Amino acid sequence: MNHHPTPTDRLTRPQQKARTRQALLDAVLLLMEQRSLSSVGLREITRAIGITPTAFYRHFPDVDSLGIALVEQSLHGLRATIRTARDGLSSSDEVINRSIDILARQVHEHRGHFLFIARERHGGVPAVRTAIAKQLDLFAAELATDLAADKLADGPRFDRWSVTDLRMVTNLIVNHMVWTAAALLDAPPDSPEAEQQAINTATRQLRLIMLGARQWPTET
Amino acid sequence: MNHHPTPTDRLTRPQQKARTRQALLDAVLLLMEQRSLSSVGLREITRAIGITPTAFYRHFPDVDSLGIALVEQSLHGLRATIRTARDGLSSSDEVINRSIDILARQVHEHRGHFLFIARERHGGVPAVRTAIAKQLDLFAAELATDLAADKLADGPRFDRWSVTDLRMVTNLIVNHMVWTAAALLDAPPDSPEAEQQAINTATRQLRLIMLGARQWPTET
DNA sequence: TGTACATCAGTGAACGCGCGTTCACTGATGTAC
DNA sequence: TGTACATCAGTGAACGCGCGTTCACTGATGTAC
Repeated sequence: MNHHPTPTDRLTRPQQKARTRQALLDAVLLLMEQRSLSSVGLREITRAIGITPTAFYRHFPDVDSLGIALVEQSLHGLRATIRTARDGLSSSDEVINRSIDILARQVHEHRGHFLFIARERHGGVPAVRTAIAKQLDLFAAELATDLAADKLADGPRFDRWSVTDLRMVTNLIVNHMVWTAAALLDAPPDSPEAEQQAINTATRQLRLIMLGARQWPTET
Repeated sequence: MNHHPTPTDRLTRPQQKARTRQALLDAVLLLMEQRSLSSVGLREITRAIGITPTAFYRHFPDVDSLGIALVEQSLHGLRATIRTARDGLSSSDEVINRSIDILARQVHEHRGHFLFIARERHGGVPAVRTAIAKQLDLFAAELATDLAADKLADGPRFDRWSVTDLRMVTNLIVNHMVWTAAALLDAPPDSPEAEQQAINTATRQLRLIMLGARQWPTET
């Protein structure tokens, strides 16, 4: 952007490019607060961050590609956060309560990311949908590994489960997670009661699922 | 449309209007096969059924309103079908298997409707989202009534459950249903194996939920 | 039954607008010597 | 360190296009008498 060098913009060219790219990604999340990706225009995005429409093509061939990059950024980051947050819990109830609690916290902290995932999971263009499905599948796979490894005091003995049964239940849990995030996003931001009720329902649902898992007939 | 009367178009004016209106609704479902409602244009819709763009306004003030009418039509019809299909089953396993089976059948028969619901449930404009949420809530309420009334041979004793617990579990079941429908829609139409696997997973998940419900501590 | 008038679903021209994409360009940053 | 050249993120004008909406209209259907 046309400055002469000053102390504040001592950025190398790759740094500057990465910064603009990130600004594009952030701008789209903001613009999607009320609408879906396909209704956000290229010109609208560049206008939001103050570059010309043509500059967009230096970063992405089209808006859909930007969407795919956004999936990666949203869910990859999220997976790391949630994974580390699962550590050090020892009872089944503890895990359930903490999981929902962490989810609610994450939804507040990364509202834009969750809105994006909920919107585009089934609503978006095929390429974006596929990218999200893939990341959610990785989530479920990671969760399966963790469940099989952990030995909680009073929970289901997942270490004895078959792989397919494990995937069946982690798929259910991940779907429930996404749905819960969507419910939290739907709750009016100014009403903590509505949110608390969503959390309460989700917690009991997850507990019911775990109760079912404990009864699930294991093979071998 | 500018004919002189012939045996085939002896329709009264209200009949003709209703027919065009329905053609609009059907056309949108077709156009949404690959895209979301907000990316379908008014001109595109009217072009699809061979009327001028201006004629659209005789039926709806804008495309969003058409979307709301579509929610009503999709889910209201569906509720009736599914409700009657639940009758006359006496064991818990039977209900589970039949429910998923009916769902798969409905997804095939009304693919467009399900695509629409899955797309717009979280992806659409607020008015459409709210309309869908309302209908799904009615689904859950109806299911709660049915569960409390039925006394299945080997299932949970839902007649002893509190209202809030019933709603908690029917909400979970309805969400699972919607998710399952979306999974069925995602399966490639030419591969029965993929679909069969989705059905298989969904059935086991629902069975696990019922297993959890049987263990759920009832109050009173 | 026949006539005169009202209704209103659908027409077609016209509008201003913002869109995505092309192209040749600029000028600061980066590199080779 | 200084100079000459290459790179390439961002510019700005221009394009053709399809969009949603307005308006006055047409002519078959419906109604009143």
